[in-house]
Amino acid sequence: MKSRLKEIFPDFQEEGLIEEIAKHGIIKPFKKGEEFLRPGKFINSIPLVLEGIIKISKKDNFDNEVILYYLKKGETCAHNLHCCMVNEVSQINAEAETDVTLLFIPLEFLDKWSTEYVSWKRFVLKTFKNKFDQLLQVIDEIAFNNIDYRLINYLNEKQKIAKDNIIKTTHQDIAIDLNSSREVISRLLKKIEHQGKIKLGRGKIELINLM
DNA sequence: ACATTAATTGTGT
DNA sequence: ACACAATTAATGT
Repeated sequence: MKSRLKEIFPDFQEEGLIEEIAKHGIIKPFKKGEEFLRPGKFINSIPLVLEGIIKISKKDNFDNEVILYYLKKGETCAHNLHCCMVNEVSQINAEAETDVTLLFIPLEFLDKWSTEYVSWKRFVLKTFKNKFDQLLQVIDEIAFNNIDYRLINYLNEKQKIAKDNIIKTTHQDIAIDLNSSREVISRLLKKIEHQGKIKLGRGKIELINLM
């Protein structure tokens, strides 16, 4: 058991930590599709994934499910950790995506280990950081996909200010205003031009049929 | 009118 | 994102 833990969680350094996990952890297998965590349920332990994939999701007020993330071997759930530490009820669903083997750590050990074992504390922080990084990535993607619309809006605003249908500006200046790069703006503008909405010239953009 | 140069825009990787 | 090519406007001779 201990060697298996070391293999799956190479981050755990202290021998004592490994022993405590092996001693107090409760192994539970789940079949594919089983749901083992529901919103509103009190959480008295957190699962370390030994084998398989679990899906963490959140049901919104209507009826659709938003997948937050998947956990694989060697990981644990950031939401779960947080809920345990502040004694709140779960906001999320957890479901076995494949057959899984989980090792449940009773919540009373979390605070204790955090102060006793540096590598456990690092593991917890790393779990939070990973989820945070994922969020940042999503934000980036959303921002990127919105550049089309932001560019159109930008041109409209300029038109209002200019009273004229000819905007005098360079691609570079637009890129700076929209936190983008000049090449991206150039290519987007060209697409819009091909749609007949604008006409491009050096240092100016003539609005034909915007909106 | 022509050449030179700088700024702007286009394109491939 | 970067590097380079191509185009255009501006300026000097």
